[in-house]
Amino acid sequence: MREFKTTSLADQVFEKLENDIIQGIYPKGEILTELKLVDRMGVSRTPIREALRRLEQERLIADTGKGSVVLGITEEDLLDIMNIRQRIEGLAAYYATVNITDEGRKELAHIVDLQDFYFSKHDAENLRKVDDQFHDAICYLGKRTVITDTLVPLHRKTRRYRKLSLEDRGRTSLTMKEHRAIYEAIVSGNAELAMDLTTQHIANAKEHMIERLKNNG
Amino acid sequence: MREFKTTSLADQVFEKLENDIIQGIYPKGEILTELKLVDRMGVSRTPIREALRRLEQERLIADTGKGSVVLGITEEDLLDIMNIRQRIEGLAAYYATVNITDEGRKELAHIVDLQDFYFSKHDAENLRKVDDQFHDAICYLGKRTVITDTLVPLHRKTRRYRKLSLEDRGRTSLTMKEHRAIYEAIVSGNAELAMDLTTQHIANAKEHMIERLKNNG
DNA sequence: GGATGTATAATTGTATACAAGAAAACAGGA
DNA sequence: TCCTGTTTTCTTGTATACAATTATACATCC
Repeated sequence: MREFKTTSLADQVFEKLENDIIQGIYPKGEILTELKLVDRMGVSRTPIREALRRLEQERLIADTGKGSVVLGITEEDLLDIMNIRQRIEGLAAYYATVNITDEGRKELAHIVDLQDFYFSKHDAENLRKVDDQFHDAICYLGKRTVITDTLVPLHRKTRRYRKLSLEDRGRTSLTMKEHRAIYEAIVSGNAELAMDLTTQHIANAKEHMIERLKNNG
Repeated sequence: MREFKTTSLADQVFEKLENDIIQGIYPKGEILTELKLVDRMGVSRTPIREALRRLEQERLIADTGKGSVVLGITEEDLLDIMNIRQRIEGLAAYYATVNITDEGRKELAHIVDLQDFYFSKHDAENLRKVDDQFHDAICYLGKRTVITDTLVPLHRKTRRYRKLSLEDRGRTSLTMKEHRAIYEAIVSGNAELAMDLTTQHIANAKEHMIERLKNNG
């Protein structure tokens, strides 16, 4: 979406494995060996190794010396992620407001419009993707790499949960109102408001998540 | 310090390059090619590549397609790092207090004692290392991997700045008082206090940093 | 002298070969 | 049957080989 270099095999393997682990396709505790993945993916060990090392750095897997064990995302992780986002993402929105360009304003406008569109279509999968784009865009538009690098991986890790959440129409309709309010604050240049609305939005999402996990546990 | 597996060549190359970049030995903008590093480090391309990929993920270098350009740490990065730490590190201290074990209490006690020792020796380099250990220990003792994984890389990135800061006796003596107060709160089980003291400690460090950068700029 | 096309260098991405260490399988003896 | 020592297999870490791409240098033509 943002990069135009042709993706290498290592990138492709990484993205596939990352998504499969986050989605729970590889259950926690499963052992992945390089050779098994070579067979399954049809590429050599070199790109497999590179992908595994990146997954390790994101702590989605851990090296055991004899294969990599899948760690996945725990409920504790989800809670910590939301606590961190609640404290940082407002900062991202602040910088997004300060540093946004006309092009960025258009991009963000497009994203919130797409959200309405997919909501009307009851398309939870695409809603999740656009939700990703919205929160990631706020990071990128702020142009502060440390903040972006902190938040974007956390967004990816909540992918599975958010997909579930966006199947709840009542909650989603609220989410979208909040997103639009944040969007308005950003494009109108009210950085403090954008920051506060974003913090509140994440706090709400966190509360909703806690409720949900409690009922399912 | 925490892991006991024999470090691979890739680990060694990574640690050396990471430190050299953070310390500014490789200036921003310098182009590192795999072959040059093979010559300089005396190992093959495989571990070099692995190290470069990790540095890329930490955004200390960026791939240009024809060598990797050194990015390093900007003053903007430093400010963002302190803003993030100010918002998160209290959380780490909270969990450290809640989850600490007797062994952890001993470890932390040892660290604060070492601090006094190196302070009395005017040993800024070791003071910096122990400062690292103190803040990293609070993360590890909390046993919340997402929080740890968020903060520890940020500690590493401020290594160079903190070394400078710890050469300032007045500031360092304050730092050490604050550390000891945090330590007391943690071992006495007062999680809320540990959290507040930590947040305040980072806020103070941030203010001190801003002052310092202003005077040098 | 300048532009252009070609050959050459440099650089990375990927695949594979080799070695070392650890675990598992297995054979033999009590 | 159970223990023990040995062999085999599995898995990784590292080095190297090969291919493709891109930049550079160079020669040739005008």
